[in-house]
Amino acid sequence: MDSVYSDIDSNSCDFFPHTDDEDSRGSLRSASPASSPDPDPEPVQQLQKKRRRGRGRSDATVQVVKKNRRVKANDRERNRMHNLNDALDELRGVLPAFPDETKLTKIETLRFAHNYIWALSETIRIADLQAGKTGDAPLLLSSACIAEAPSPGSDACSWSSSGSSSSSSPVYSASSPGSPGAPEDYSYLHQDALFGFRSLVPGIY
DNA sequence: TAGGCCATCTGGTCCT
DNA sequence: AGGACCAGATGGCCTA
Repeated sequence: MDSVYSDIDSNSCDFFPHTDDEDSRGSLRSASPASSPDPDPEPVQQLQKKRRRGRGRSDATVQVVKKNRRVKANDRERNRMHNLNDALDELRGVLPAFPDETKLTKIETLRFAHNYIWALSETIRIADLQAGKTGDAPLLLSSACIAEAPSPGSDACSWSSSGSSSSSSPVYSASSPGSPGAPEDYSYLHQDALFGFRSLVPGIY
């Protein structure tokens, strides 16, 4: 029952010095439009005392049910966000690391991953183009590059700037796996993703 | 101290 | 009905 709140406390979120959820919401979000307009929230115990002599299913009972539902929903939401963060951490682990080991923020991770995928796609595309000219079979090589995408520190598939420099135009819709909101804003970032991680961060926004 | 990032709560909406 | 998803609000922490 109190595990949720103890969890909250352990996460340094001192939301609830007391446990009534409507009450806490009111105290926390006095200016929030989402907060109920209830002028003087009462502790649940007082409500229960006051309304216990009513009919079988009192308002207090309804409130307790609501509260339990809210607590469960909060718990699910917390777990959901934790899962999301775990996935984000996995994504960080796959992406090449920055030399200074600064942890990418969420938005940086997503944008860098986007650029990284784009860069890999460009690498494959260019390699395939060159293979078409020379008759080599670099398609296998490029596939291997994808399979062993450069982990932090490994340059099993180091991309050279010479090849990728020819892809100055952001062939976005063609090579981008996703559909970016504003492709024109990203065109130069792809260059950064190819040529320098460090320069990516200032330009990431 | 302001601004950025983050975790959490919350109510609404959609889906099963 | 209950769960998942989403966006807004809020407060804490950290850094320039």
